[in-house]
Amino acid sequence: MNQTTDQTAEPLLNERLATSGFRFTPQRQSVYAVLLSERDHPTAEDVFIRAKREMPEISLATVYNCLEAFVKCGLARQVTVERGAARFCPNMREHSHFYCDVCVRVFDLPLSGEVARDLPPGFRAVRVDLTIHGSCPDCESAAGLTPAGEP
Amino acid sequence: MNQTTDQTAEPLLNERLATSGFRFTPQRQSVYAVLLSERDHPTAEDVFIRAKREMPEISLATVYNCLEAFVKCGLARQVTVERGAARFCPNMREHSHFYCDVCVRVFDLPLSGEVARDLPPGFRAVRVDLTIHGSCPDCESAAGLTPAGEP
DNA sequence: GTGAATGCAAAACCTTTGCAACTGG
DNA sequence: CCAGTTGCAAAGGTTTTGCATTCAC
Repeated sequence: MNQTTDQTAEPLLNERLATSGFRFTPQRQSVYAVLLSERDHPTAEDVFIRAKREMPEISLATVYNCLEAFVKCGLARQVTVERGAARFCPNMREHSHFYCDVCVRVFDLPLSGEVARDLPPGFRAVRVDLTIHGSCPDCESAAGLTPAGEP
Repeated sequence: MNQTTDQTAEPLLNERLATSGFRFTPQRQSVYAVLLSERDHPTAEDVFIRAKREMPEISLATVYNCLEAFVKCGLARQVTVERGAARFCPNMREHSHFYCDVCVRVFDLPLSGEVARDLPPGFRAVRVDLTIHGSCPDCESAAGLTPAGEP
């Protein structure tokens, strides 16, 4: 549901890697394509499984390597919404995350960075990590429809 | 620097555990005392090392058990400011965290929960996890004093 | 007395690392 | 060519689990 981002981001891969001293490899192209195709904040293992569909010989270590390279050159973010496996997201705009405790999905929220404005004196903010936990619209309405049991 | 919290929280341990179906044990008292004494957001292993000073026979598994019990009965929070070990904090007031990338310390910030007000329709917020990364006053002033090398 | 908690060790889980072979620029 | 990358396997750090013993209530 955000095709413009796909189209602007995809061509960047090659040059963005190059300007950061990384090489462009088929594995990195595959992993990045996976990140862009399903923007559901996959874990490294999720990416691994999906990338293997197109490139069966790819290894998990390479997926970690690729994801690390993307984070370092500004093509992806590592997101920590829960303990356990890290998740990755190719949305580089300033945003926050909503974690649905019910369906365990992660949503991007367009929240502004005004949060860091009222810091105590002396602190300098570089990055804001904001995750809101709760229930998403799907799970909220599902909960409302089924008060006790099925009809 | 916050003695009132210590004094109000300590007596709660016994009854708070009981009302949640947990038992009061010497280990839980030790672990909780450790949490209250140094409020520097220790990891489970930090707590383990400190608790062993007073109770040498305590085990790491028990420390994890105690911390889990505290989180479940509302005596402590598990804080994830970085990947790696979880940190624990006995401050149950609504607050956020500041993670200093330089000295790797964690500070409590009195930030309000207004962040969750402008959620898209349908989302219901239950908890807000906010961590601001940057440099703390100590590290900011230290950086300013030493432009290149020592005099 | 009984279920919960402890301590120990082993396992599980996620991630990083070592290294030989390979390859992109 | 050659530093960066790959794939594999092994190791690393954190957390959980199994189980016999002990303990709080």
